[in-house]
Amino acid sequence: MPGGPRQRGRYHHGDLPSALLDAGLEQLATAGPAGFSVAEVARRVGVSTAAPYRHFTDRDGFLAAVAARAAERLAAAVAAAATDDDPRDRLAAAAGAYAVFVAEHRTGFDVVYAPALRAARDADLAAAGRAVMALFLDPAREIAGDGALELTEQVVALAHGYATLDAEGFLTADRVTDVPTATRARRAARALIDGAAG
Amino acid sequence: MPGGPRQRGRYHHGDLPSALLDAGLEQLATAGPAGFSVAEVARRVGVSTAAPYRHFTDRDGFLAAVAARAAERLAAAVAAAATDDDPRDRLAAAAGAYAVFVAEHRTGFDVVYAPALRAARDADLAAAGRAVMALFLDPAREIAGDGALELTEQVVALAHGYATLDAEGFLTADRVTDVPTATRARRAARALIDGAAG
DNA sequence: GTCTATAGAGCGATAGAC
DNA sequence: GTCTATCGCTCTATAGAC
Repeated sequence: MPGGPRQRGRYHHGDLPSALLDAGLEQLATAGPAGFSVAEVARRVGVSTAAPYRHFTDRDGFLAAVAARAAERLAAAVAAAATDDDPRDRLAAAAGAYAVFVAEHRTGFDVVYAPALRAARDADLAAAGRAVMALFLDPAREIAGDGALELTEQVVALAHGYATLDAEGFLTADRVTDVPTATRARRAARALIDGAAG
Repeated sequence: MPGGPRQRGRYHHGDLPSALLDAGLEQLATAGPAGFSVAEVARRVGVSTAAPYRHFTDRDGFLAAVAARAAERLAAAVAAAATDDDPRDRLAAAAGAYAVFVAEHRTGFDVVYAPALRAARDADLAAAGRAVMALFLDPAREIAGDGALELTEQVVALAHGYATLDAEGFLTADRVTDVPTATRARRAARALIDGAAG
């Protein structure tokens, strides 16, 4: 390897789009969607601030592509956790996994369905969004039938609330218990499901 | 009234700090805490971008003062809604009122307890935060006793999730029902409370 | 107490060299 | 396909006139 990588000087890259997406995930996780900066991502990768615009149309197009990748991972994380046979356990586990992933990666339904990103018309993002939604809707249908939409909304809101409050440091600030967020969110979801479905 | 107000030219003001706070509430509601801009608030009021710095130390100090005023109104809104004798109804009503207010004014526990604003050490903000919290904690104690903290966390997370998803347009996007957010959040909270407390 | 003016920074996006 | 360089914009915050 002659010459270290990530140097500030001249060089070019193997697969810049992929490297940009990877760095974009980190940037999204640390700065959130509002603070997401194309220039900062370019800096992380070690290319000029102009380079990303060769591969993505504009900031929102880039952010949509990053969000799509994040949403795919979110779907995978939720699917990996929601494996119980009992639909109530499965739905509750989905909520717990959602809360933790979204707190950590700052990409949930708020980002996936953000109006600004809808304009980007990213097919991957839309597909990933539907995939995540299905992981909540499917067990909700088994539990509540016609009331599945309402139950899904309730459980998603609960999980999203845990995610955002945790990301903001609210839940961990004056913590009394050391029960992890995933468990607390899952328990809360289970209580909600039991209370809603009787 | 000689000479219209809000002109771009020279003039001075009756009570600029109060006018800045009022405009700051609007700015916070529309742009959210991340997009909150001192310059934009000054423009709304019709003064120079330097004027606010005569009355507030810096951006975060100003934002903390605005958030304090918002939090006081949040406490009032929740208190006005949570009047039931039955503590379960009262807690659920608090959740519904919280969801609506926070969706509309973009000031909830995430802003009140934001690390960046803690540095401003605004006593009003801290007091308002405790006042809101008490409105959840008090009925939770009646319902759950030792489990009040856990129940409060669950209900607050649920209400906050409704608020953020509604603010992001997620709940209203492909709405099937026309039941208002306040009612849906309250119902969800009631189900959660019943499920948690048996 | 409010103004004008400005410094200094960051970002989005484009033009043109290589 | 990546670079350098740059424009135009917005923002925070300060200095000094009035």
